[in-house]
Amino acid sequence: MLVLRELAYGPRRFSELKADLVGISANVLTQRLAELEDRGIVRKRKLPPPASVQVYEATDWGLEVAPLIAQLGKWAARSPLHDPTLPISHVAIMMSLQTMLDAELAAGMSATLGFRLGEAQYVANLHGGRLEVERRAPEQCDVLFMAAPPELAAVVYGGAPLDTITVEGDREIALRFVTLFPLPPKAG
Amino acid sequence: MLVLRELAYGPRRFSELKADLVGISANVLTQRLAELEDRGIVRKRKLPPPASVQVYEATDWGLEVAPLIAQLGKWAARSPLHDPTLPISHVAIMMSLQTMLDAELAAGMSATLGFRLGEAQYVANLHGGRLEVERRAPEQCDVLFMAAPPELAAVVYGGAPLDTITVEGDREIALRFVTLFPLPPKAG
DNA sequence: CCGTATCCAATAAGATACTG
DNA sequence: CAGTATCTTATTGGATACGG
Repeated sequence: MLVLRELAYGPRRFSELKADLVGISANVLTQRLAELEDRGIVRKRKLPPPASVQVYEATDWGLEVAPLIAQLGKWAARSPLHDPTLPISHVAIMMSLQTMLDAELAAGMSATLGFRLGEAQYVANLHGGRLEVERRAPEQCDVLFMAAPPELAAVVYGGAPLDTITVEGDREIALRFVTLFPLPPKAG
Repeated sequence: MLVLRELAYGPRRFSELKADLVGISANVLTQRLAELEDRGIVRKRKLPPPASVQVYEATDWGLEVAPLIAQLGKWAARSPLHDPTLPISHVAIMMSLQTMLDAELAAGMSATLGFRLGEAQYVANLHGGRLEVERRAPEQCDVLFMAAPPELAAVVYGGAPLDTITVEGDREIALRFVTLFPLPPKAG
């Protein structure tokens, strides 16, 4: 599930997956990818020249389970044992923004948000109470957030001040955006 | 997840869980239940006298993940490697009926269906394109299905003739009911 | 019936070194 | 970079016997 989650927003290289899945060893990642490929969930693909690098991507069917994985994450985050300070990948934080967004609070708001999370870059489009996410370089965004994934999580979910991360663009929109993700009540 | 699924329609005894989770040994089941209890997903409860037996039940929070487990099952059933002849528990088949029901086909139909699947008994209420399921003795049902879970699966999903299982009550309704679960396209 | 305790075999996984 | 190969340890889980 974790490997597949990392592929939710598009193809990744072996080394990226290994880096983002903290603690996984090369042989285990190889085995996981082979399993997923055998089962038709993941596909190996060679990017066209001049890139010509090998990447792994989710198949159409594999991609269909991504929203369920995201919802499982939302459910699990309410565990009394959940530790929000643990490392989180950039895919995981972007996915969490999609599931944790409060549609009511966001209903009236439209904006385009850019994210630079280490090497990874994302653009999120907020519209009609929903958040669409793509992995691509931020262009013409209202706001650009720059942070490590755990720092962004601290701001959005932990109530840390916006100034703990780097924000460019419309500060009003940024300030409002980070209030759209109320913590659901803890279970127990 | 499998233990939790077995608790989706209400509390179960240790021996029932052990019997329904084919192949699980007592020590592993004990460990799983302890884990789930530690995490606040499952609760141990003593039924009031005169029953006075110990049962395990999902907590409110634990129960919230059941629909996701059901959806994961629906997704996984489209695997090219999926073998529908494998053993299936009565909880699993009832859950699958809820997720696999085609809302369009069922839109105009209302009925109350009873199920005797070995020792287990369920009542399903079909209304407005949805299926509500309760674990209780069938009373005043339009139809009563009696079969082992895999046989019922063969009829509903495998196109096996209705006569391969025992059916009491309104045959018209029974015949129509079993057509409401079209197989989704296989992936790959 | 509801587990616990013990033992053992199989598997999974981290570390490391190495290859095209 | 993208893996494979090998080795070693840790964990898992089945089987079985036993206790409240």
